Amino acid sequence: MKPVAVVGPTATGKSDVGVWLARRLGGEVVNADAMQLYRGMDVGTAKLTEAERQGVPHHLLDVLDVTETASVAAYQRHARRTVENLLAAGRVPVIVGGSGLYVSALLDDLEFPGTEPAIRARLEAELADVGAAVLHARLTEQDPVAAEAILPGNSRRIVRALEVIELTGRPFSATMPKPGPARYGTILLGLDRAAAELDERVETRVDGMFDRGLVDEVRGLIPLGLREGRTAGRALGYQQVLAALDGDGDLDSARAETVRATRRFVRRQRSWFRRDKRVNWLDAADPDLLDAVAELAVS
RNA sequence: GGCCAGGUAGCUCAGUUGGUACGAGCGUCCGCCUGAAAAGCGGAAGGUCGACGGUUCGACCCCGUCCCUGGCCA
Repeated sequence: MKPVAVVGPTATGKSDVGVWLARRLGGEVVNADAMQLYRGMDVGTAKLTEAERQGVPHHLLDVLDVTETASVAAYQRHARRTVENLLAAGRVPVIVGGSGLYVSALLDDLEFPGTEPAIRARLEAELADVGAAVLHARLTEQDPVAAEAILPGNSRRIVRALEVIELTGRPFSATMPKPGPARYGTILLGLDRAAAELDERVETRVDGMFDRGLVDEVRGLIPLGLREGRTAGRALGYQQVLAALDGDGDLDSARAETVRATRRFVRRQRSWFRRDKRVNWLDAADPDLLDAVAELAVS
């Protein structure tokens, strides 16, 4: 059978649908969520509990320490290997997650040129020194096409482009590949809800996280290096709680800010997945959702 | 009832010593995204400047009255 991917904005109910599908199809879940990769980040990432997983094996969950930097390229290697192993074992991979680039890395023909910490560090130091405009000007000389595609204020991407050029001696292709058929013949299901309804769900979800101990979770992760990690501490909720603990300690504001940031994130996720014509969109509020899911998943 | 402060974008507030609001942050909408992606970046739409009257060539800015909000005093 073909793998099924359940994608879409956060707080639509992807995880539960994933478990249901896995049970129904004799499959296992492969996480495609950048932050659920982290050990110890449970409440704030809405990670399914052991009980909620209902015995369905979940892969690529809890594989990173908070000090480790998440990486799409590494995710791509592990996720592809996991999916291939499952297929070889006759199990249906059910890919679940809202990290668009991760899903794409797994299912599209993305190739990530290497990275070199020394070069990266040097470019970043330079960035801090001379500013993004200067580096962007250099990029214009070395790779006009990439410079055209990368806005002058986007220092992150400018640095990476220069790194790749220096490392490979070739231009940095800054364009996402035109989406062909998904790898492994994967069927993509997109879950979404009416905007107002989803905004409301986001709010109750964030409230729930704070009520269920997000702040304690953050406190517990600080000694493990949450603050030092490059990516983990930027996660929604964690970022805001850290800032509150470091600053005025106003956790109510942190909660409100987390709601706002999560809504913004939902908008970004929509615009990422919306343009993928392979996605079969479903209304997560539809009472017959699971029937619709089942129908599409076995097609 | 009196005194004071204030009523400018959906919200919080800048601003113009009278010459068509360069407003800002947040929110909203839209878009981009190849080793940090729950990250990073860009664009757009929103204002009869509380109401009415007056002064003036011209008022959001000056004068008067009124309405509303907050505080203080009776």
